[in-house]
Amino acid sequence: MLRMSKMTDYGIVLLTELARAGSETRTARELAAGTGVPLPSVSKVLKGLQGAGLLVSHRGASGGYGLSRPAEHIPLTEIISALEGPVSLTECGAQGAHAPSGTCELETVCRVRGHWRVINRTIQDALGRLTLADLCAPAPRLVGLGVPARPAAPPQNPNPIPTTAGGAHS
Amino acid sequence: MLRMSKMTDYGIVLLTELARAGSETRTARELAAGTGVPLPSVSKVLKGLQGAGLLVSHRGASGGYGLSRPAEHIPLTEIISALEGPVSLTECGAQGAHAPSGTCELETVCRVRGHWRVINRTIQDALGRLTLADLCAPAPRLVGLGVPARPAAPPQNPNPIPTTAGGAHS
DNA sequence: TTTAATGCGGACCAACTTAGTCCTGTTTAA
DNA sequence: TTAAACAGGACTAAGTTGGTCCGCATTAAA
Repeated sequence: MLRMSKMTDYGIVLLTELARAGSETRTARELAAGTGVPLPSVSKVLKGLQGAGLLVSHRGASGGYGLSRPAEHIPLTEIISALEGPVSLTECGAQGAHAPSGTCELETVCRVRGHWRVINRTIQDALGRLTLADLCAPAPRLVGLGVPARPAAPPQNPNPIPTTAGGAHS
Repeated sequence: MLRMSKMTDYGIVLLTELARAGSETRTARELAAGTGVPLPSVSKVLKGLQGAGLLVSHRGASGGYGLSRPAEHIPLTEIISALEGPVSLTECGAQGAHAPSGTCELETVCRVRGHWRVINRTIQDALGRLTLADLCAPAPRLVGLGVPARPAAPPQNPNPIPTTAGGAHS
């Protein structure tokens, strides 16, 4: 199924929630209440995103988390790789700490490897083309993704209330 | 990391091995010996591929497995989805038995869902453009994947011996 | 007709990963 | 000084995965 982990899913929900807050910060508690994600998990995910440089945190009383940059400048690839390592279907194609070269006893023989590089690259491109801002906008109609087009007229959901993203979208 | 399971990895190795056998059949035992994948796992994977219609099996003495169609007509998506369900980063976008509609408590509210559909579709397109035959060919240089181009002159590996793909390409 | 090779369909188990919880710091505004 | 908030762990339970094993059904060949 190639699925993302639940934590990544949470991360995206939390980030869209934060993006809607604009430049304000939100506490982990607020985000948990707003999204339905259990607080300890919120905390864990936010820590991860902060470590990856996607969020800035302010400690102490009246602290909280905020986006480190405008949502338009946060590509989806960066979110995913922040929470579950480099985007790659196979380990041998993942440039990063996860797959130290030499792990695969096949490396010298494997004829498939070059292909994986291409495939991984393609997927990265597709994901990198979307930003957090796009995810906050109303869902596009099914287009090629070449341009993450917003529909000219918003779809039937007429109330973009910035509350309660609630829970993982299974 | 979005990684595929090891079984899928095995499946691809085994299929390329089988593709090299042309129209002949191979026994699970032969494939295990040829690839280094443990026999019981080979058996399990081949069973899955057979169930998905990618392989035909012949039982009894001198039985074995063979491709159900020419390798050119087996897209990568079909291989992957045969072994780990529909290709989809999120369950809510997966059309298939895995995600019965209603699993996600958010379905009516989730603003991200439409985007996932686009993303999943893009990945499916990318994977569907490659076939098993392409994976058997020498690895392409890094191109757009628009055309799964075979290099004009084969790279330095001059011996396309159809033996020993050996083990998972980690 | 018998035999042995082969796939078929399970059950089963150990190891690993994941999601979630909890606790003890440290920082900082009020 | 206090309390609210993040930081950074350790820890646990549950689920998944990879791997093993077994008995059965099928079939070509002896």
